[in-house]
Amino acid sequence: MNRNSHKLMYFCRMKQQLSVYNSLTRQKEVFRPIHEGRVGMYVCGPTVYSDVHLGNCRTFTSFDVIYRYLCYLGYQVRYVRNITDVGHLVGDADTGAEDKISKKARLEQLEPMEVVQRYTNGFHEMMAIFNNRKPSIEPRATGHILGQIEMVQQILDNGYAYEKNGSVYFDTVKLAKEQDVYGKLSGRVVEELMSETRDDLKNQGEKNHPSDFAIWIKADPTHLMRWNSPWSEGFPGWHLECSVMSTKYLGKTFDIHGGGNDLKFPHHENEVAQNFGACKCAPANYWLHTNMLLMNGRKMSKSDDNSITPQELFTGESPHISKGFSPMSIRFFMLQSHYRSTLDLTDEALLAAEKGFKRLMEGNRTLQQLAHPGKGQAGELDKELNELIDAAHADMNDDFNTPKALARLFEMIPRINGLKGGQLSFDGLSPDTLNRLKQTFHDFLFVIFGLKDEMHESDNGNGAFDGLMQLIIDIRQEARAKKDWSTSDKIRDVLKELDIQLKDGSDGTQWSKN
RNA sequence: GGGGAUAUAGCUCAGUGGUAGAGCAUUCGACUGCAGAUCGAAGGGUCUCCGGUUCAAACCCGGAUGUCCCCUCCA
Repeated sequence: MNRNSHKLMYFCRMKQQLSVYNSLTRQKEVFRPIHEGRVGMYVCGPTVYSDVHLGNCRTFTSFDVIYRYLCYLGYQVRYVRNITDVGHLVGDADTGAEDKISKKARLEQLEPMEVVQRYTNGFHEMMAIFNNRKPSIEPRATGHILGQIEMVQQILDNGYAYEKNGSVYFDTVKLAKEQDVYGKLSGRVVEELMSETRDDLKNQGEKNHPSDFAIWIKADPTHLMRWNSPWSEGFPGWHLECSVMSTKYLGKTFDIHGGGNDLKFPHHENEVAQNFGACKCAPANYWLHTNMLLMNGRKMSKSDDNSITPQELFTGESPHISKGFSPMSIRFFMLQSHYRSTLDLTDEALLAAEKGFKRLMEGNRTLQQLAHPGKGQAGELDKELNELIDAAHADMNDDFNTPKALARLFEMIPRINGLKGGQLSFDGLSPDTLNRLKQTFHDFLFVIFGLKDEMHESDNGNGAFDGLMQLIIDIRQEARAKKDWSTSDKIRDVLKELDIQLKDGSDGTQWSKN
């Protein structure tokens, strides 16, 4: 796409203003990017120490739709989503905190980078399965150690950090005193944070204050991942990478920062602190947080036996579901709720979503095959459809309201089916509106929502299979012509067991794969 | 204990200061050899409870209760 077409699209689609809910101010705000026509967006990516969690898939799918919609509006978007491959600790101070990657490497006797590569690959594969677009830049923490050391030094130089025995800690007390920013994002009461008295936080080790956090950590002799620094041979604190990489690729202050809402505290709060400590400014103008995916009304938890992996969801090999579900059914299921709402995954809800998704895709196929006789005038139907199309766009401009926009599409489907079946006349519909409708369905389903028509996938490069199906249908048709119902029903029943459904209509028999 | 959310149809979710919506599920009719799909129609909710503001609240405010998230690792 060249510059001019970008500009054209920008002007065409910017008639309505986009509003987003900003976690920082707790209200919807009109979205105004720093540079007109361009958006910088940073989303916290996964820590690659294990297989990707289904909850991660929801978060990144939500941001994928946001990314897609911003692009659709004509913005030139730089989407940065990192890979955390160092610094994320697990465990507590008593038993000794350990880097997640290091721990996995130790347990499985692998190189840390082998762990990182394995789960990065798995993450990428899962993102592709869910049809999430790749980010513009996917930086890794270990690739930006020098930048992190520089930022630690900046924060030290500005007086917002202190060194203890080779580790460096961020001084949250000083920041809270001097800048009215600490605690704003997560809604913490700073006074309480500052007078933290919880018993289990007694063991503060080297920190001056419980809310202070490490930005550089001296490695103990057995630690596998370590780099030289002015303070010690060690590794960076978890929160630092995001401050460094977002600043490097998007600037000191950029447009959108996203992540799961469980990252609000401490991760994002500490990120804000670091940026103030280093640059004296806020990293992002708009903070977007996605809500959690639940299962059967509860948090997913392996220890509680209330958990399912994406793979189990696809294959159906889980006691929590009655069958497997396709990736696009699951993506559709996610789109049916708003990204800021919790979403409860249940077998019943997935079954409903699967059917709804199928209906939507069949509706689109029907629509794309409609041919206008050419004599329609703009009448009631025309008006209704145009209003629904406008409303769907307005819904997306209202903080990316995918469930509402989807409901609009569903309202149009009976009209589409009615036109095809002859119950509705083309008389009240102009050819332009029909074309607009086709374009809208295409754009929303595939460009914005990132869905794929999975039925058509099986067609790709598989003409032999299609031919075979046609042969079977022809044979069955001959039986039906002879009223040989037992043969015709047998064919239909056996195919059904193979998940292929036959549908007899006035214009012949159609088949679809579940 | 502290902070943040949420409570709407059987299920999963939208929504709104002024006769309650979507998908799926259910029922009936049309179509069909039957089924499916489709079309038409219907049933189903005192919008958690109690107060307050208002001519008017399910929607705003306060409280209660349930649930979820965070405060330790988390998307």
